Amino acid sequence: MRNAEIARVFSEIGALLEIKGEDRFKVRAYERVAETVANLGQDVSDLREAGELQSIPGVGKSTAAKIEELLDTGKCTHHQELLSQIPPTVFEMLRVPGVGPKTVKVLIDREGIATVEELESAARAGRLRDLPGMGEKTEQEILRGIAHLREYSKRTNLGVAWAAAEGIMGQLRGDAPVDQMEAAGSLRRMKETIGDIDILITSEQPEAVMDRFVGLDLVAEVVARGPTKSSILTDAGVQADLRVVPPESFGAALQYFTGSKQHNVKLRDLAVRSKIKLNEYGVFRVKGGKDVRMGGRVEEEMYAALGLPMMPPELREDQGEIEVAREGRLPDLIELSDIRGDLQMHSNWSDGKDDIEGLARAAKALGYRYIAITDHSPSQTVAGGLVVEQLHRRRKDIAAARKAVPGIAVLDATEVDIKRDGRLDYPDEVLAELDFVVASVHSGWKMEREAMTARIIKAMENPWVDCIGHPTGRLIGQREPYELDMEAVLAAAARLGVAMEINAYPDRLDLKDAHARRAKELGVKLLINTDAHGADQLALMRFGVATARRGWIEAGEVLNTLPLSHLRRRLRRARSQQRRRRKRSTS
DNA sequence: GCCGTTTTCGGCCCGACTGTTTTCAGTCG
Repeated sequence: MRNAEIARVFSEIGALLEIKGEDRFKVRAYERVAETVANLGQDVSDLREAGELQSIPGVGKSTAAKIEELLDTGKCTHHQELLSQIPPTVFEMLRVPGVGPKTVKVLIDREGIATVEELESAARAGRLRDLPGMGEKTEQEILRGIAHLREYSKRTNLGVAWAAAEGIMGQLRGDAPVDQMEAAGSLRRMKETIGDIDILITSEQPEAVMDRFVGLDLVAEVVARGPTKSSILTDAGVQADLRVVPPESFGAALQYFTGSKQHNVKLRDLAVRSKIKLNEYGVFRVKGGKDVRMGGRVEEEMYAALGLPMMPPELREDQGEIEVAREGRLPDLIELSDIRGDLQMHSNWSDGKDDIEGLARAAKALGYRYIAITDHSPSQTVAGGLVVEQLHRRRKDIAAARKAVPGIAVLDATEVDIKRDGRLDYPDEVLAELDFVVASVHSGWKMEREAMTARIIKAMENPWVDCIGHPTGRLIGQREPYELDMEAVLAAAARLGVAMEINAYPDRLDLKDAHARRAKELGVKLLINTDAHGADQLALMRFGVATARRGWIEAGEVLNTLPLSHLRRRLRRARSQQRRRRKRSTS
């Protein structure tokens, strides 16, 4: 059983206990396990075999036993028992805005309502208004909630939300009287999907800013319009909230609204122990029943009051960052400006839209010192994969680009397909001629986990392979990753000196944050590449860097932060080590 | 149910909003 399924069971136990009215701290304990397991970079089953289940934060004796039961039998007795009392269809009801566990309990007990459909017809028939704690307004609220759930329940991919936020903030900055402005929430933490966009501002004329906000071109619908908070729906289908806060509270509000919720809970818990109070207005020392303000104008003050350094937003997930910060051991995260080159992009020789010279010019404008042109290999017929003869002919374009755009190295490279049996789509002697080789899976997604793992490791054992591209093949919100023993793949990468890619394309972000962090722990070197299919997509690098930051990655762990000469040396060394290894094993 | 620079037992984050209520419970972020 995989982490995601285990996490789902725990999250369901939490919800079921909450509906039953169990102790809320017990509920939180289950929710915490669900959250932690879902964001783990390792398979829970591996940890279990090592006897280390209880080393997972929040996992104790009882939850460890339940995890073992799930791994052994695929089921958890406690979970099953709860489900026999409360039907699983209620999880859908809990997603209706305004409907929580207490309401669900009343609905089941008094009216036998257990599905969203039953809830809707009961609300329409006016059967809810006489239930305790409910009235006509609640009925209307529930109907609105159901409509909203059906229309906008999906989270938005980071790239789409980012573009929408840039659009909004760019226009407001241009022609509205805003002083400070910052996007908060999961967008600031650069999570791979975003619920809604949260923008905070300070302004002397909040009314004028609100007017401008709800009147923006990209507004599809005004959801709410108030003096300090307004909400809109953009034409991209993302909800955006704008809040005005007083300048003395801007840092506090930014900290508060950036989250994550779990990070903030842990932080306030820490504060309470030092007789300090944190909220969205500031940080206060509690003295004789009175709150004495310690700060809140800038975010740093919020952390400083607890003796902590400023925390990069990407780390604020309660994944150990607070503990590490207290010991003064926060990682020095990689930054976009550390990146010196981009080692995966496609030219119009295969499925890219720009020519090699155009890509080189655009990359040089970004300040890069090198790029790799990684057009597809022959199996990718739909993507215009190059047969060997085309690959050779491409060299004259590469040579021309090198001449036309001095100051940037253009590497003759490929994104070669990994075939089903783990062999590559070009013969070794062709790969050996190239400056850089990234190998990727583009077909046969549905393989068994063991076969897929063996397939990728076999490709890594080829001495000419420098990097594995988008290692899990996922497309966020569209396609699940293929089955893969990531731990085994990362161990092989460390052993063989093959880099793993963090593909920066916002629909991929692959490796994902948790896997990047695990790669770091195993000593695997990373590359952050855009996989651009046009010069304009080279700017997607920021999403890859953000994902690396969420994986606690420092510049030294990413090969494309190296100067070209060092990068070349590293690639050469890894290749020759591999060839020696191969010789030894065949002789 | 978990956990420990006050604790192996007794704690476990904070405030706003809403609607149904005569003082508060439920939900949300």
